[in-house]
Amino acid sequence: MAYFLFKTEPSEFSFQDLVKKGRATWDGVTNAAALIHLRSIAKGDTVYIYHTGDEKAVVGTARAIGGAFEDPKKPGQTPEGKPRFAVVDLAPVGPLAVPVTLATIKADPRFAEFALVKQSRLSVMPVPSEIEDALRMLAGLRER
DNA sequence: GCCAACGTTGGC
DNA sequence: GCCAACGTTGGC
Repeated sequence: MAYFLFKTEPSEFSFQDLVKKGRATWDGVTNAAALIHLRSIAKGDTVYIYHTGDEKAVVGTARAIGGAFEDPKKPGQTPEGKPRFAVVDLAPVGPLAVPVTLATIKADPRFAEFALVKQSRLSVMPVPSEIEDALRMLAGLRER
């Protein structure tokens, strides 16, 4: 079971919106590096949701209902004829007991190699298990 | 194929 | 509002 982090601008689509809807297709990812990560998501994987903008914090978790699949609304193709855009269906799991702010993450050496701080503008990234341990601890989550 | 110009993200 | 850190585009 793998872990990921998705960034979202809450004024466009927030974690609370996901909770309200019960499930959502996560689309709109166009960045090549982010798409590579998105395509690696499998059914049952956990996704941490991070709010950009004023909040700048990890606020909740979700689960991948299935694996990544081709975006039915944007059937673009690469020059090699492969699907260009991918999406994934998410269901909310729950809010973090304690939102983990970017400031906290930046101040904690356990996150020094985390893509959230190392790679600017990346909107979908894997969360290595050691980093996930630290994140889950700070978030006050008991189980995986 | 190089790279300058431009666009976007997202923190500050 | 600014701008750093990218990614993308297009002229050559």
